[in-house]
Amino acid sequence: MPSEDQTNEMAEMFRLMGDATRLRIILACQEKPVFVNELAARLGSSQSLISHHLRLLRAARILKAERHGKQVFYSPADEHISSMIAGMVHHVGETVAEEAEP
Amino acid sequence: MPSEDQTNEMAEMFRLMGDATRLRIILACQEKPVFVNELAARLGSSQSLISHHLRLLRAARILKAERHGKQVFYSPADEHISSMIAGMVHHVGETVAEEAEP
DNA sequence: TTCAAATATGAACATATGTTCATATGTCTG
DNA sequence: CAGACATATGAACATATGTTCATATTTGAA
Repeated sequence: MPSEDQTNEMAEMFRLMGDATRLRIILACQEKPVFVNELAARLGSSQSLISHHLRLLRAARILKAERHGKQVFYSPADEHISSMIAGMVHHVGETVAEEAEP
Repeated sequence: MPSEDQTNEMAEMFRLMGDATRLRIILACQEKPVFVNELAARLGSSQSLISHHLRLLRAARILKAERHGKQVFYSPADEHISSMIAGMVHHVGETVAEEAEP
Protein backbone atom coordinates (compact mmCIF):
# COMPACT_ATOMS: atom_id res chain seq x y z
CA MET A 1 0.00 0.00 0.00
CA PRO A 2 1.58 3.25 -1.15
CA SER A 3 2.08 6.17 1.21
CA GLU A 4 -0.10 9.23 1.04
CA ASP A 5 2.58 11.18 -0.83
CA GLN A 6 3.05 8.36 -3.28
CA THR A 7 -0.68 8.10 -3.79
CA ASN A 8 -0.89 11.80 -4.54
CA GLU A 9 1.97 11.55 -6.99
CA MET A 10 0.31 8.63 -8.73
CA ALA A 11 -2.93 10.55 -8.98
CA GLU A 12 -1.07 13.52 -10.44
CA MET A 13 0.54 11.29 -13.06
CA PHE A 14 -2.76 9.73 -14.01
CA ARG A 15 -4.43 13.11 -14.07
CA LEU A 16 -1.90 14.38 -16.59
CA MET A 17 -2.42 11.33 -18.79
CA GLY A 18 -6.16 11.73 -18.38
CA ASP A 19 -6.59 14.50 -20.90
CA ALA A 20 -7.04 13.43 -24.52
CA THR A 21 -4.83 16.14 -25.97
CA ARG A 22 -2.04 15.44 -23.51
CA LEU A 23 -2.30 11.71 -23.99
CA ARG A 24 -2.02 12.15 -27.76
CA ILE A 25 1.08 14.23 -27.23
CA ILE A 26 2.58 11.52 -25.08
CA LEU A 27 1.69 8.80 -27.57
CA ALA A 28 3.12 10.79 -30.46
CA CYS A 29 6.45 11.07 -28.66
CA GLN A 30 6.76 7.36 -27.90
CA GLU A 31 8.31 6.20 -31.16
CA LYS A 32 10.79 8.96 -31.89
CA PRO A 33 11.43 12.48 -30.60
CA VAL A 34 9.04 15.05 -32.05
CA PHE A 35 9.34 18.81 -32.07
CA VAL A 36 6.64 21.22 -31.06
CA ASN A 37 5.33 22.43 -34.41
CA GLU A 38 5.20 18.89 -35.70
CA LEU A 39 3.08 17.92 -32.71
CA ALA A 40 0.79 20.85 -33.30
CA ALA A 41 0.41 19.89 -36.96
CA ARG A 42 -0.21 16.21 -36.28
CA LEU A 43 -2.77 16.82 -33.59
CA GLY A 44 -4.40 19.74 -35.33
CA SER A 45 -3.97 21.94 -32.26
CA SER A 46 -2.46 25.37 -31.80
CA GLN A 47 1.20 25.69 -30.98
CA SER A 48 0.28 27.54 -27.84
CA LEU A 49 -1.91 24.75 -26.53
CA ILE A 50 0.72 22.12 -27.23
CA SER A 51 3.34 24.20 -25.50
CA HIS A 52 1.20 24.67 -22.41
CA HIS A 53 0.64 20.95 -22.16
CA LEU A 54 4.30 20.18 -22.79
CA ARG A 55 5.23 22.30 -19.84
CA LEU A 56 3.09 20.19 -17.55
CA LEU A 57 4.42 16.95 -18.99
CA ARG A 58 7.98 18.17 -18.56
CA ALA A 59 7.37 19.23 -14.99
CA ALA A 60 5.98 15.80 -14.18
CA ARG A 61 8.96 14.14 -15.86
CA ILE A 62 6.74 12.31 -18.28
CA LEU A 63 8.48 13.88 -21.25
CA LYS A 64 11.91 15.42 -21.57
CA ALA A 65 12.96 18.23 -23.89
CA GLU A 66 16.08 18.44 -25.99
CA ARG A 67 17.00 21.43 -28.09
CA HIS A 68 18.45 21.11 -31.58
CA GLY A 69 18.88 24.48 -33.15
CA LYS A 70 15.61 26.34 -33.15
CA GLN A 71 13.58 23.26 -32.52
CA VAL A 72 12.86 21.49 -29.26
CA PHE A 73 12.36 17.75 -29.45
CA TYR A 74 10.29 15.90 -26.90
CA SER A 75 10.63 12.24 -25.95
CA PRO A 76 9.66 9.97 -23.05
CA ALA A 77 11.50 10.84 -19.87
CA ASP A 78 10.76 7.60 -18.11
CA GLU A 79 10.65 4.00 -19.25
CA HIS A 80 8.16 3.02 -16.57
CA ILE A 81 5.65 5.52 -17.83
CA SER A 82 6.20 4.31 -21.37
CA SER A 83 5.60 0.70 -20.46
CA MET A 84 2.51 1.67 -18.49
CA ILE A 85 1.16 3.52 -21.48
CA ALA A 86 1.90 0.46 -23.58
CA GLY A 87 0.02 -1.63 -21.03
CA MET A 88 -3.00 0.61 -21.27
CA VAL A 89 -2.90 0.49 -25.06
CA HIS A 90 -2.89 -3.28 -24.77
CA HIS A 91 -5.78 -3.12 -22.33
CA VAL A 92 -8.11 -1.00 -24.44
CA GLY A 93 -7.21 -3.13 -27.43
CA GLU A 94 -8.41 -6.26 -25.66
CA THR A 95 -11.38 -4.61 -24.02
CA VAL A 96 -12.75 -3.31 -27.30
CA ALA A 97 -12.17 -6.73 -28.88
CA GLU A 98 -14.04 -8.50 -26.06
CA GLU A 99 -16.99 -6.16 -26.29
CA ALA A 100 -17.25 -6.67 -30.04
CA GLU A 101 -17.16 -10.49 -29.91
CA PRO A 102 -20.44 -11.78 -28.50
CA MET B 1 -0.60 3.49 -32.38
CA PRO B 2 -4.08 3.29 -30.85
CA SER B 3 -7.15 4.51 -32.73
CA GLU B 4 -8.86 7.72 -31.82
CA ASP B 5 -11.59 5.87 -29.93
CA GLN B 6 -9.05 3.81 -28.06
CA THR B 7 -7.09 6.92 -27.20
CA ASN B 8 -10.19 8.55 -25.82
CA GLU B 9 -11.00 5.50 -23.78
CA MET B 10 -7.48 5.43 -22.38
CA ALA B 11 -7.71 9.07 -21.47
CA GLU B 12 -11.01 8.44 -19.73
CA MET B 13 -9.49 5.61 -17.70
CA PHE B 14 -6.52 7.72 -16.69
CA ARG B 15 -8.77 10.63 -15.89
CA LEU B 16 -10.75 8.50 -13.48
CA MET B 17 -7.59 7.28 -11.77
CA GLY B 18 -6.32 10.85 -11.71
CA ASP B 19 -8.30 11.98 -8.72
CA ALA B 20 -6.76 11.30 -5.31
CA THR B 21 -10.00 10.27 -3.67
CA ARG B 22 -10.89 7.90 -6.48
CA LEU B 23 -7.41 6.45 -6.63
CA ARG B 24 -7.53 5.77 -2.89
CA ILE B 25 -10.82 4.00 -3.37
CA ILE B 26 -9.33 1.86 -6.10
CA LEU B 27 -6.25 1.05 -4.03
CA ALA B 28 -8.34 0.15 -1.01
CA CYS B 29 -10.27 -2.38 -3.08
CA GLN B 30 -7.22 -4.11 -4.48
CA GLU B 31 -6.53 -6.54 -1.66
CA LYS B 32 -10.02 -7.68 -0.74
CA PRO B 33 -13.56 -6.52 -1.45
CA VAL B 34 -14.60 -3.56 0.67
CA PHE B 35 -18.07 -2.19 1.32
CA VAL B 36 -19.08 1.41 1.02
CA ASN B 37 -19.18 2.52 4.63
CA GLU B 38 -15.85 0.89 5.29
CA LEU B 39 -14.37 2.87 2.43
CA ALA B 40 -15.87 6.08 3.75
CA ALA B 41 -14.45 5.36 7.19
CA ARG B 42 -10.98 4.45 5.96
CA LEU B 43 -10.67 7.45 3.69
CA GLY B 44 -12.33 9.85 6.07
CA SER B 45 -14.82 10.92 3.43
CA SER B 46 -18.58 11.13 3.41
CA GLN B 47 -20.61 8.15 2.29
CA SER B 48 -22.17 10.31 -0.39
CA LEU B 49 -18.86 11.27 -1.92
CA ILE B 50 -17.64 7.70 -1.97
CA SER B 51 -20.86 6.55 -3.58
CA HIS B 52 -20.64 9.18 -6.30
CA HIS B 53 -17.11 8.11 -7.13
CA LEU B 54 -18.02 4.44 -7.03
CA ARG B 55 -20.64 5.03 -9.64
CA LEU B 56 -18.05 6.41 -12.05
CA LEU B 57 -15.63 3.59 -11.32
CA ARG B 58 -18.37 1.04 -11.89
CA ALA B 59 -19.42 2.63 -15.17
CA ALA B 60 -15.83 2.53 -16.41
CA ARG B 61 -15.51 -1.12 -15.33
CA ILE B 62 -12.65 -0.33 -13.06
CA LEU B 63 -14.49 -1.71 -10.05
CA LYS B 64 -17.38 -4.12 -9.83
CA ALA B 65 -20.10 -4.25 -7.17
CA GLU B 66 -21.46 -7.27 -5.38
CA ARG B 67 -24.28 -7.15 -2.90
CA HIS B 68 -24.26 -9.19 0.31
CA GLY B 69 -27.30 -8.36 2.39
CA LYS B 70 -27.43 -4.68 3.10
CA GLN B 71 -23.85 -4.12 2.11
CA VAL B 72 -22.34 -3.69 -1.32
CA PHE B 73 -18.78 -4.88 -1.75
CA TYR B 74 -16.48 -3.40 -4.35
CA SER B 75 -13.51 -5.12 -5.96
CA PRO B 76 -11.38 -4.75 -9.10
CA ALA B 77 -13.31 -5.46 -12.26
CA ASP B 78 -10.28 -5.89 -14.43
CA GLU B 79 -6.92 -7.52 -13.92
CA HIS B 80 -5.22 -5.28 -16.47
CA ILE B 81 -6.17 -2.21 -14.54
CA SER B 82 -4.97 -3.82 -11.35
CA SER B 83 -1.59 -4.68 -12.79
CA MET B 84 -1.26 -1.20 -14.22
CA ILE B 85 -1.99 0.29 -10.83
CA ALA B 86 0.62 -2.03 -9.39
CA GLY B 87 3.05 -0.84 -12.04
CA MET B 88 2.45 2.75 -11.10
CA VAL B 89 2.91 1.97 -7.41
CA HIS B 90 6.24 0.40 -8.34
CA HIS B 91 7.12 3.45 -10.41
CA VAL B 92 6.52 6.06 -7.73
CA GLY B 93 8.31 3.82 -5.27
CA GLU B 94 11.44 3.86 -7.40
CA THR B 95 11.11 7.50 -8.41
CA VAL B 96 10.94 8.71 -4.82
CA ALA B 97 13.87 6.47 -3.94
CA GLU B 98 15.99 7.84 -6.78
CA GLU B 99 15.25 11.42 -5.85
CA ALA B 100 16.18 10.82 -2.24
CA GLU B 101 19.53 9.16 -2.96
CA PRO B 102 22.00 11.80 -4.19
C1' DT C 1 22.56 43.89 -35.37
C1' DT C 2 18.19 43.00 -37.52
C1' DC C 3 14.83 39.88 -39.07
C1' DA C 4 12.27 35.71 -39.15
C1' DA C 5 11.34 31.20 -37.29
C1' DA C 6 10.34 28.27 -33.22
C1' DT C 7 8.90 27.98 -28.74
C1' DA C 8 7.33 29.68 -24.26
C1' DT C 9 4.45 32.41 -21.24
C1' DG C 10 0.51 35.28 -19.28
C1' DA C 11 -4.19 36.77 -18.88
C1' DA C 12 -8.97 35.85 -19.62
C1' DC C 13 -12.83 32.88 -20.11
C1' DA C 14 -16.06 29.16 -20.57
C1' DT C 15 -16.73 24.68 -18.99
C1' DA C 16 -15.92 20.55 -16.35
C1' DT C 17 -15.49 18.51 -11.96
C1' DG C 18 -15.24 17.34 -6.93
C1' DT C 19 -17.70 18.03 -2.87
C1' DT C 20 -21.66 18.87 0.21
C1' DC C 21 -26.39 18.66 1.74
C1' DA C 22 -30.73 16.75 1.46
C1' DT C 23 -33.42 13.00 0.14
C1' DA C 24 -34.69 8.73 -2.22
C1' DT C 25 -34.22 3.75 -2.77
C1' DG C 26 -33.37 -0.74 -1.23
C1' DT C 27 -32.83 -4.41 2.48
C1' DC C 28 -33.04 -6.91 6.69
C1' DT C 29 -35.25 -7.51 11.39
C1' DG C 30 -38.61 -6.71 15.06
C1' DC D 1 -45.85 -3.37 8.26
C1' DA D 2 -42.70 -0.15 10.60
C1' DG D 3 -38.30 1.21 11.58
C1' DA D 4 -33.33 1.18 11.24
C1' DC D 5 -29.39 0.52 8.46
C1' DA D 6 -26.75 0.78 3.99
C1' DT D 7 -26.33 2.71 -0.33
C1' DA D 8 -27.64 5.58 -4.25
C1' DT D 9 -29.10 9.84 -6.45
C1' DG D 10 -30.09 14.88 -7.48
C1' DA D 11 -29.33 19.76 -7.10
C1' DA D 12 -26.27 23.46 -6.03
C1' DC D 13 -21.86 25.53 -5.66
C1' DA D 14 -17.05 26.73 -5.53
C1' DT D 15 -12.96 25.65 -7.77
C1' DA D 16 -9.96 23.60 -11.17
C1' DT D 17 -8.81 23.10 -15.86
C1' DG D 18 -8.41 23.27 -21.01
C1' DT D 19 -8.35 26.46 -24.59
C1' DT D 20 -7.64 30.86 -27.02
C1' DC D 21 -5.49 35.21 -28.04
C1' DA D 22 -1.83 38.19 -27.61
C1' DT D 23 2.89 38.75 -26.60
C1' DA D 24 7.52 37.60 -24.85
C1' DT D 25 11.79 34.96 -25.35
C1' DT D 26 15.22 32.38 -27.67
C1' DT D 27 17.87 30.91 -31.66
C1' DG D 28 19.96 30.87 -36.28
C1' DA D 29 20.84 33.34 -40.50
C1' DA D 30 21.48 37.37 -43.59
